This record gives sequence, structure tokens and C-alpha cells, in this order.
Amino acid sequence: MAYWLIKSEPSVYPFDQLVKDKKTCWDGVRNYAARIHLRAMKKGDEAFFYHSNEGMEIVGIAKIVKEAYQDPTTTDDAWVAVDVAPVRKLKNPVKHASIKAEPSLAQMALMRLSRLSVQPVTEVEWEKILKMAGEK
DNA sequence: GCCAACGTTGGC
DNA sequence: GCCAACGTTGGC
Repeated sequence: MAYWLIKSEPSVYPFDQLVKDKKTCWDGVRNYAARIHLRAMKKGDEAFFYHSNEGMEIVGIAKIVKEAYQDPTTTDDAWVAVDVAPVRKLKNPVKHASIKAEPSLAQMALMRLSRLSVQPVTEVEWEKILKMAGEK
């Protein structure tokens, strides 16, 4: 099982909205690097849900419920979407600043490639962040 | 609101 | 195929 991180601006689609919706289509990705990751996602994989710009923190965990398919927001079959569902909110959201202050997480894609909207997370990073969130 | 980083576009 | 110009994202 793989781990991921997906970003959203809370003013556009906050985690609470995903909780309300029970499931959403993660579409509209128009970036080649992000697409590679979307296509690599498997059903059951889990992803951190990160709020960019406002909040700037990981607020919850989502899981992939449907693997990559043609993005419904375009007729161009070059682009794909996945379906995600909420797993749970984190007890304590993990701030961007906290991640930055943690040397073992300095190599995270979130730090190095801040503009990438869909990114992989290693198991080590995943566990570390869960601890910081008070989940373990 | 500013600006750095980065992806994309288009001229050559 | 290179690279300058431009647009967008996201941290500050």
C-alpha cells in the first residue's frame, strides 16, 4: 500500500466538505508530474489532505476509492481523475511550519516541490506525521 | 500583496 | 531543441 498527499485550498474544497460529501472526484489536475502519481494510486491507498494557502496544514486522511479514470472535466483523454473518500480528521493538524522544523521531514515533496498538487509520501514520513498529529 | 519557484508556451 | 517570456501556485 502506498501513501500520498493531496492539496486543496480550503476556500475551494476543504476537508470538511469531503467529510460531508462522503466521496469526491479528485479532478482538474493538469500537471504531468501530478498525473504520474494519480495514475499510480491504487484502491485502498491513503493520502494526507493538505490545506494550502489558508491553514497550511495537514488536516486529515483520505483514501483512494476509485483508481484513475478519464477526467470528467475534460474530453482530453490525456488527463485522469481518482475518487477519494474521507478516513478521519487528524487529532492535531500538522502545520507546514512544524514539518519544516522537523529535520527528518525536510526531504518531503511538500517542502521541496511546494507546487506539486499530488505527491507521494514515504512510509517513514507517513508514520512520523501521524505521530506529530497525536495519532500514535 | 509580494515574490520566488516552477511549468508551459512560443519564437527562433 | 533551446531559452526567454509569461502565467500560476503557494509561502510569507
